[in-house]
Amino acid sequence: MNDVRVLLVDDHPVVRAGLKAMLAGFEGISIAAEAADGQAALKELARLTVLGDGVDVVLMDLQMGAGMDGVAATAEIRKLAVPPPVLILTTYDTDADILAAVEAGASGYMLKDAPPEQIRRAVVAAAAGETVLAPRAAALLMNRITNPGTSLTPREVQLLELLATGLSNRAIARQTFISEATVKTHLVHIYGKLGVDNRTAAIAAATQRRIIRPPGQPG
Amino acid sequence: MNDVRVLLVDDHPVVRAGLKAMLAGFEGISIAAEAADGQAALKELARLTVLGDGVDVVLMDLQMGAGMDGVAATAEIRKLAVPPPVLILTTYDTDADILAAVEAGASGYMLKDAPPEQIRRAVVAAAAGETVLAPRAAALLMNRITNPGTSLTPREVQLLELLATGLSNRAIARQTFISEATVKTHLVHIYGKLGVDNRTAAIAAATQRRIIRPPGQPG
DNA sequence: CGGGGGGTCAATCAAAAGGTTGACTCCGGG
DNA sequence: CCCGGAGTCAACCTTTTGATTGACCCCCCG
Repeated sequence: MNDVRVLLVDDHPVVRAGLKAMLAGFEGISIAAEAADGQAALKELARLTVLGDGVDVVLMDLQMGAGMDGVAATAEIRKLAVPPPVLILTTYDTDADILAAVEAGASGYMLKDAPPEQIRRAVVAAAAGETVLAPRAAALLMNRITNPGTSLTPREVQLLELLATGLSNRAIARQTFISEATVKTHLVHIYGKLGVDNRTAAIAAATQRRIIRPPGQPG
Repeated sequence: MNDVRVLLVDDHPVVRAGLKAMLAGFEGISIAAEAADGQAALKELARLTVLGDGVDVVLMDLQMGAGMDGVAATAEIRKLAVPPPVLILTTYDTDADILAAVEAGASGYMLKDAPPEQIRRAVVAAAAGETVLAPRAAALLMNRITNPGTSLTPREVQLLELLATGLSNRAIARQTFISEATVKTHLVHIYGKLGVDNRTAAIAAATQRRIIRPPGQPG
């Protein structure tokens, strides 16, 4: 049986080195290539495809300072003729991140602070076409199926994130290319689901429930 | 000349492995020990001191999920009889992070996305007692000196905290036993000092600068 | 003792946010 | 094929928030 060939995508050299060292130490896994951002990842995939060296799984960070971020890169990869599975390996497990990743077509969501053996299993499973989710990610997705009425839709989470950055309704409207009226509608829905009646309380509630990251935390 | 002996402190196994692999690859640097959080770091320092094996520099992450965080750990290390230099190696270069680190007594501030050679130089320099700062960190500190910023009064911080919990002006007034008018006055002052013009932006700004804790986060 | 900063309050106006109702589209599942 | 949820938008009205101005008190510091 051949090794699982991994493409590492992370903007931090330190993290790439860590994953490389860690994964290369396992039987049955080898590093096909590395990339520091989304564009580079797509280039690497193209290059390896031409060479005939397939990639069995892409290990992708969500937060990347410059260039195309993890969500965009995942979406792009999914558009390829034969897209490899994308396993998200990131630092945060907020609803916002998880939903964005799943929407973009990721086939797994793991946290960087997971023990090495767990990461190894996730990589192998993802390469085999399985879906692997961190406990919190799994719980979130389950919950959305069992009670769809009470949980926020991706759109609502998106607006909530913008809300938390301190934008006015008008600013949110401009940024999302919808009308201010629609923003208000969404906010009313959000308030109802969170059980609050103003924007600051919504931010507090959403932060507490880890639906969004605390305001001002980088993404 | 002996190797520079490094204590790694980071809660992510992946990052520790990366730093270990990277630094161990350089001449003149060796890894004395690792720790996953502040408490563990202090224990390692104590243990190594007893053994007579000094630590020349502590390489510390600021963001650590559980246990004592990087700032607190740095402050604790500075209280030791012969504190080793603490070089902060972290992901973000926000004002709040940099200032907190410097105030805690860090002797350097580097970013994880720095190229390996730069990290190597920083480690060696810090071990030699020098101060090493990432460009943005240096710029920020310079700016602080030339431009002594208007800081919030304790009262203003208190109101900001209540604001962040989602209370309305009236509710804040009731809770602090002052009139709604006074609450408004304070908020106007706060907005001016933070450079914002509404409450959600104030929460975002204050959270980012670590003036207040993220909503719903215990002290 | 005089000035200034911090804290308190009021009145007023303008702007933003909140709540309600109703309506239209699109899409997926029974 | 119809229903319902998600998303979009508008009109309308109420409440809250933001901005400005001016005032009073207290206390510390020069």
